[in-house]
Amino acid sequence: MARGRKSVTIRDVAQDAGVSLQTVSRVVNGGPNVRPALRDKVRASIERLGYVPSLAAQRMSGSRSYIILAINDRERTLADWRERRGTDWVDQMLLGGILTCSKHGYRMMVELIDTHSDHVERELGAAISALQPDGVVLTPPHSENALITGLLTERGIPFARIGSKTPGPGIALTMGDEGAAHLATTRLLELGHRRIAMIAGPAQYSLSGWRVEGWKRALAEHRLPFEGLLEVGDFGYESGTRAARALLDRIPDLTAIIASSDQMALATLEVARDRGLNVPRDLSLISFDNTPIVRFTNPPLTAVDQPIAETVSRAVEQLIAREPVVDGAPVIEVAATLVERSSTAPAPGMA
Amino acid sequence: MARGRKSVTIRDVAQDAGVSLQTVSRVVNGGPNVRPALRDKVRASIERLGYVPSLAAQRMSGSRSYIILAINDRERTLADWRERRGTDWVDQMLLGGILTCSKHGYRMMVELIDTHSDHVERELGAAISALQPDGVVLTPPHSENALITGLLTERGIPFARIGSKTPGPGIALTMGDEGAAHLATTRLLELGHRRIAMIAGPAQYSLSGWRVEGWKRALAEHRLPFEGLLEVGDFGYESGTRAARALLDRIPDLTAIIASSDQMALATLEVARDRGLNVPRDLSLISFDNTPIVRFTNPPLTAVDQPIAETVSRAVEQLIAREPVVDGAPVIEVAATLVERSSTAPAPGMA
DNA sequence: ACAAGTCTTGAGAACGCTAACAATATGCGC
DNA sequence: GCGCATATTGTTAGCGTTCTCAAGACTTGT
Repeated sequence: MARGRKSVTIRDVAQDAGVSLQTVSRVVNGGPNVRPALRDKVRASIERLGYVPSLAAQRMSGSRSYIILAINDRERTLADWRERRGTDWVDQMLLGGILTCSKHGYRMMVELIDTHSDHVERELGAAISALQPDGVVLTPPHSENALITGLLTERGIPFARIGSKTPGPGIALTMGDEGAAHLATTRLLELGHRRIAMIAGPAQYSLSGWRVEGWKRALAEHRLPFEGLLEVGDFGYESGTRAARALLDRIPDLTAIIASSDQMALATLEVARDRGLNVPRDLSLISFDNTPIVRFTNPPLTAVDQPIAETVSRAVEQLIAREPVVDGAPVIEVAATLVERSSTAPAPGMA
Repeated sequence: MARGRKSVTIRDVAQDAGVSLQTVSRVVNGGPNVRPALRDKVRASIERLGYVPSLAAQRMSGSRSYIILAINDRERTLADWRERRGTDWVDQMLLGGILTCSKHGYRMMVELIDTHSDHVERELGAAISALQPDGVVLTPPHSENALITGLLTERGIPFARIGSKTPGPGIALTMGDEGAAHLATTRLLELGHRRIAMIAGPAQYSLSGWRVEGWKRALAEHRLPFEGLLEVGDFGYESGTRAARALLDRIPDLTAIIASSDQMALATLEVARDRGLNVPRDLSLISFDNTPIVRFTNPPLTAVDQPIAETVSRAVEQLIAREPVVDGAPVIEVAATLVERSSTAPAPGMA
């Protein structure tokens, strides 16, 4: 007989507790200056009636909307999506974002935007106008999109840039790409490798550059050259195949490769197998992302784990805290870790 | 100089176009009875000012909230999440859901709920009170949770149950599990296999049962027995290992296995490898889910593709259309397809 | 040309909540 | 106890939209 009953409003609570609307509001929002006895009484009423404030009404009257908007990259079609999406970015992001939001009484909403589209501003503008979020989380490659950061700055909406290292505007959070690449490279150096190649990501992702930096730095510390040891891919499988072939063709004494994505690492694994190279005996391999895939390859891949969930969570917390964003706010760094599996081994002749 | 400018409201548009608020509202909502000339004038103002209605205000005054809530299963910790989550459910769901929602001017919000928690009702109730969604999309295993469907029915909120086959209440959408299992089994039969085992999912997912049904039906059509050919797992890797070992131990002439999840299929692949069985030469293998993982295994797996995005999309469309939900609404079936890769081959001796 | 309808537009209330302010109660120093 | 500061509670006015209903403009039939 589905009554479709009207929901419980603040008015009902006020009446039940015999106080004014404002008092209930104060109790709900943890406002100061409410006598404990009254507060408990109101809380009891809230509990009994099962009152939960309407987000829409809160937004209407108050200054906050309790909504954090997360912007993700959109593949144009389902086919693109399935084909190219190697990482579980969205999964991770939601995990970190939603749980942290709800811990603070906020909600996270996801918007998919195609960076390459001409409508970026229009789409984002519409989303902002409709939702009026209290903060926006940008994920690569949007983090570096000046159109987007410009629009957000102009509208005065706080935002966090995930995977970005340049200080302003907004809060920048990196996932320690430079350090992670350095760590991975150093680990390979410890294992005795001396010719360590890198398959980098595309230039429009600035994190691609940092990873290269970390790799170079580690090599430089051991006075090793990096000329000819770099190939660039687009994070996708095909590009990984091309890059791996080029490297193996060009560098006869290559014993280790770091790939800037799991997909490119998988491609490298396949190329190595085709050429009769055993991983890790003949070739060590480290990938970036540590998506669920790499636990099930043969061999399972040693991988740099990007702390996406944690980083998004930190970003959300910053946005909710709403510290008046000082210009030149510090860049927050969440460290990546290296998960060692079975695709790395001492360099041939070192065992 | 971040002006943090007030957003454009319907009032601004009305003033700009020299009409009343109500007229603008009518134009925005495509209401009838507005003279074309006036309508164009208003549209021009909307365009020029970049007006987008505030979701919160629409919800406040109107009867719709323009929000569809999607309920997903929540793993308790990040570790659980990464460990157990084999599918890209959330990714898929968002793709299908968000794009379809935005096509109709709606928004999708995701809520993560732990089915096993005692707080299911409280959590869902809170989400509903706060958001007052126009519809809810339930994904397995929530689709079968009577606490949840009961609560939604009581509150009079339309909902869709993905992966559910029982007719009421709410809209049921299946992904053709029975048919897909039948299809996969039949394909193996065509390849000459006669001893085809199944590793099923856990009983609390009713789709597990349908898959078993489809498998049984195909076997029955060929007058083949299924006794002893069934093992039950929990969709996870470990359970797949146990099940595969049990089957291979028990059935000496086994030549094909259908696994009810990619994870369990990967485990089976590994067990086969350990025992020196070549897939697909000695053992054919078909998995369910077709997550990105199975394209990169060795060999790549033949898999049943669950049209998650499409199904969620259909669900959202149904909810938005808001046909008065007739009791005994037809169950919507979106067909799954079989993606043939390299883990299936003619039965030994049939080549 | 007039009544009765239909189409088009507008005015005002209402949605549930919070901000700002007003009113009342309480505490403190003397 | 008095007067002032402060803590506590209440009152009122919106926030931006849609709904309801009423008013005006236009048709149409006779």
